[in-house]
Amino acid sequence: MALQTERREKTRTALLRHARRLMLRHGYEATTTQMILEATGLSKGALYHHFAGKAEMVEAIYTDTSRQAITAASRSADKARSHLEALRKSALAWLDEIRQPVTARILFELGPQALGWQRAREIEDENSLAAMTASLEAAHAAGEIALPSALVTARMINALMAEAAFLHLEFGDSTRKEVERTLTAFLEALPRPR
Amino acid sequence: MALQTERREKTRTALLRHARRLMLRHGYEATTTQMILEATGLSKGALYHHFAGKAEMVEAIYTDTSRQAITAASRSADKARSHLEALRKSALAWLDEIRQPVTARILFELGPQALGWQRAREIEDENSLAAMTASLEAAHAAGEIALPSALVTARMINALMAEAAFLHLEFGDSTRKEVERTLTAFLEALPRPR
DNA sequence: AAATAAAACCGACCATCGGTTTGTTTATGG
DNA sequence: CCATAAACAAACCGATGGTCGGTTTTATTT
Repeated sequence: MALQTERREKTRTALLRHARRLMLRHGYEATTTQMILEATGLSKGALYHHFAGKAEMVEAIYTDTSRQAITAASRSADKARSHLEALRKSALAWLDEIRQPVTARILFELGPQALGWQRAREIEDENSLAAMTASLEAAHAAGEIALPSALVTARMINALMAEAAFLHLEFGDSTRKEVERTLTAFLEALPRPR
Repeated sequence: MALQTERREKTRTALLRHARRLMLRHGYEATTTQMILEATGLSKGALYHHFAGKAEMVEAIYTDTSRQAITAASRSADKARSHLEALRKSALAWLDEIRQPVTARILFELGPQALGWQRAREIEDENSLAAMTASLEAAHAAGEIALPSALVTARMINALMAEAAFLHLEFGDSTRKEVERTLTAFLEALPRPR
């Protein structure tokens, strides 16, 4: 079989795994390529053969994490009876995902740090924001909400959830209930069609 | 008179001015201390006499910018007739401030990049978030709103406004109206006392 | 199975950066 | 007017991200 591709895959994921681990422990700048190479037992040549540089590794990690979170979230919206309920459910599920410290730190710390917020946004827009926008538009098409701007609304909801994740990072579960109440209130205050 | 302190002040602000300018143009990492030194005509000794390092310069710039924005905002809340109206007015005024690209990029890009989001938050918490919390608590004391958690509510409002600033950075004025409508709706949906 | 191509990987090397150290000028208080 | 400390200068250092020519491993062709 494809012995080459297997080899390729192996080193690539090894690099990513250890990069992720080390960067979560020490931060982006403080994690040197050398540390990653020592951990994997590979050489600089290998790293720069697979990735254009240190930042590109983060791009892979970031994209992966973003995708995982949104996939897990959209699964829990399956058995909703209205689009609006599906929206609320997937929002809260996504919140649960990004409340996990590892996920939060990759999405809100590592990513913007290494890629700049512009690039990080681009990736997010293609993943979680796209899902959110789709949910909103479905609810709108079904006549459940008015939707002057899907972009603005989706972004605002995402921003609230991101902030919720931050609060969770800083204060733990103590803010949980109030955050979810606020978020739900926001969703229920969405303008109705007329 | 204090000839020494005048001299000190001069070099300090010169360093900060050029650091700010260069970092806004090239980003934090891409701006080297050497570039700043060449621009000011000073030496490394001068820089490290005034600041502990490159990051501490950003801390000064960040704090300054945060203070300026909140000061300008709270001024425009003077002639409000209720605390809730003052809250709304100062929120929109602060939004106007942080919509200015320079301000936005310092607060949301440069700061977190150089200081880490934790430190950036600490500074913000002492400035704009403190003001927001005070406004909320005043409105609460006057019986205009319920306030289960000043922290959560203040953070959520701030998050919405920060996102609004991002939207403005990316899409210009096109999102302005809808953003302000959403923000106002959020403030008006705050729970009432009972 | 030999020969050739192509991909994966190695590791010495380099320019450069942030930061330190040591030395020199300038001002101020006694 | 001198002692002392602040302000600034500049040579220097370790470490870092990235490059590059070469070697080994896998795939393809003859």
